[in-house]
Amino acid sequence: MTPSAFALLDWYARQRRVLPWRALAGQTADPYAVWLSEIMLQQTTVVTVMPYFERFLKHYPTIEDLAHAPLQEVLAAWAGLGYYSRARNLHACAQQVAAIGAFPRSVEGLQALPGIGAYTARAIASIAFAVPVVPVDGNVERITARLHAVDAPLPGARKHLDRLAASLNLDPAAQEAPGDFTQALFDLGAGICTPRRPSCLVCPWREPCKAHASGDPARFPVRAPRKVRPERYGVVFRLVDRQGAVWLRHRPATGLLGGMAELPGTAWQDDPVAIEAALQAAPVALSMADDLTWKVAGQIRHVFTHFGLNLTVIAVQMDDFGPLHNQEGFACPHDALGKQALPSVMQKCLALPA
DNA sequence: AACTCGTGGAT
DNA sequence: TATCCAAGAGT
Repeated sequence: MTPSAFALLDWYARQRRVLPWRALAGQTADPYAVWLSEIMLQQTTVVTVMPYFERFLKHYPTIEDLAHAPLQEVLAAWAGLGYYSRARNLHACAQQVAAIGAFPRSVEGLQALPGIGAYTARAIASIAFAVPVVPVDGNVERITARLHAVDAPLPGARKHLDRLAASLNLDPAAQEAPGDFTQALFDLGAGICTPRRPSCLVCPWREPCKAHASGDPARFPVRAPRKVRPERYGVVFRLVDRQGAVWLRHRPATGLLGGMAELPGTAWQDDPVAIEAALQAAPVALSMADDLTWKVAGQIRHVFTHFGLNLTVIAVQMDDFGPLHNQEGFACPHDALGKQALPSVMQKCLALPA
């Protein structure tokens, strides 16, 4: 039995979510809003994205506004959302599109832009330009793996699932409403065909679903076991002057937290750092003997995708930043911290009570 | 193909 | 507390 696009679209017409970037029924979606939301939603939940999306659209009403903004300002607006290459590519993409004059309307044209891969190109093309393609995200992978009870584990089975997902689009009803079909798949995955406890009883695709027939739909998709997450350690210095300004520096433009602001500190290494050794990495002269000028504020733990980070925060109260005149970095007034591109890990360090 | 690249909420 | 995992992309 083959899943009916009509059944899904009929369900969607009644159950569709209202989302800020989504056009109302019968209306055309704004490509800028669709693109912006798709980039933000990469590996990120709807609830998390919502306030960021609203803020961006208010601050950058058009893609030209975004294109003309300084990268640091965009990174600051993105701070806390994670995967900061998305923000860098977002900015670069905005500049390219602004230069061209409009978004390309084809999958190939879209995918040639920075930050837009196979999934996002198809999502934008189908939702904003009614191109009959099926973007394969985690939702569609899960739905497809369940429809066909695919036993092969992800991520190896991805190609196979891609082909199965594309076959969903053979149904003429799907091709007549590409945007609705795509978003119906998202809503089905988010609300019915959920990872842990799918609501098969109210699923429009219950009948053709082999996973449902198996009696244990939550077993799909099968995933390969993930490897252990290593731990890393470091020490950062929270230098504060009498006015409450904080000494910050910028990280390299690419790589982990690329272009973001941070507290100065040691490199992050595989073993815990001895305080005495760490003091050598401070931007100002600190010694174990002279421990009236500094104290250990505490420790923060932060989990990245591929390692856990343990940072010791050393608070240093200074009269002024004079001794830092030839150091890399800059003084940030306390009331300007909110405008800095500070990632969550550094927000934690700053929030630690002295 | 396998890694890198964030974060927070749910379970 | 530990694990999962959310509208993935780039290398």
